[in-house]
Amino acid sequence: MFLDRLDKAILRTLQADCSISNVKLADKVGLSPPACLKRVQRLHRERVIDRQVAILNPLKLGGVLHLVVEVYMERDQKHLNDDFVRRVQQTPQVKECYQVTGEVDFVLIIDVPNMADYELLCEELLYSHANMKSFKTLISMNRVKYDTQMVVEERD
Amino acid sequence: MFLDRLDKAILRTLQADCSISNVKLADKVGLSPPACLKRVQRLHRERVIDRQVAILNPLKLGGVLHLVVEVYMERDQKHLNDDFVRRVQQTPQVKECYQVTGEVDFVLIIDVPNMADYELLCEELLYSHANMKSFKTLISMNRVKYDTQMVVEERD
DNA sequence: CGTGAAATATGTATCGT
DNA sequence: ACGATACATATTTCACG
Repeated sequence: MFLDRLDKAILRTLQADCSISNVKLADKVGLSPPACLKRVQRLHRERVIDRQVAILNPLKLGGVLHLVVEVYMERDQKHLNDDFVRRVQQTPQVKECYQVTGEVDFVLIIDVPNMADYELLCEELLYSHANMKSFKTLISMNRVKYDTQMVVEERD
Repeated sequence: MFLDRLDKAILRTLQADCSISNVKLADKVGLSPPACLKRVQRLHRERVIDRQVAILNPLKLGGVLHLVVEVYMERDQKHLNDDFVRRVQQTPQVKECYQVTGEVDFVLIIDVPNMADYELLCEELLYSHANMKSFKTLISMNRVKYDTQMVVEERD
């Protein structure tokens, strides 16, 4: 699927703020509202725009603890790791999961209200998994940056 | 700021999908559209809702490499680390930054199109920083989960 | 918080380039 | 194939009870 200069301008704008009306967006990128709307609908249909979401401020909701967890697996067997991935995807406290190359197999980003909840989660998700060898937890009480935007380059 | 059952229902809904119209949102949480709108506006004003954004699909934009980087600092001097944080915040490829306790000082989540770009970024951001001792890079070509939602508990 | 009405925005149809 | 204009429908938003 080809994205021209206008599609990219739309994507950059909506990544920064999707609460903008189609009329304002159209004006910003230099199109009529219907022409702009057709492009936005196509970007949704083609799943270039995956979803539109509200980002909440953790500090206004009682605050959270962020955990960065490096997970080491016993054996690199696909079906065992696929099972782990499925469990990760079903666990709402796990916000992100990266399958990585090298010594470590997975990196998880986990949000919980406190350490007691994290310890419970470790039991359910990690210790109970047959193929999990070990894991290392890094604790953060301060998320200094959280940016959901991708770089959409200027040129076609 | 107090959030009641209705505010929380609104937050849960908008976190999952903020492209929904205010009319549908109002219907879903059981309010009239104006009453619902006033709450949403207040949640924005009070910065409980930080922003509304479009999440793009990296696979539809040429694909990206995700890097998890553990950064070790030389000395724990506030002004030196604050300077590092400022540079991190100004670098668009750095998507997330966690200040962590223990051996490691910061964990970065970085998105780049390829390793050559990552190496350039390391020069600019890491090697060139006076207080940076060392760093360890974990490479991921597969982000298995990416969830921006926070858990907003049911009870008041 | 709800109702009703005015102001905006979205979405469709059609035409022109 | 794509954008603009005009028009119909829907939504947002304000005033009032």
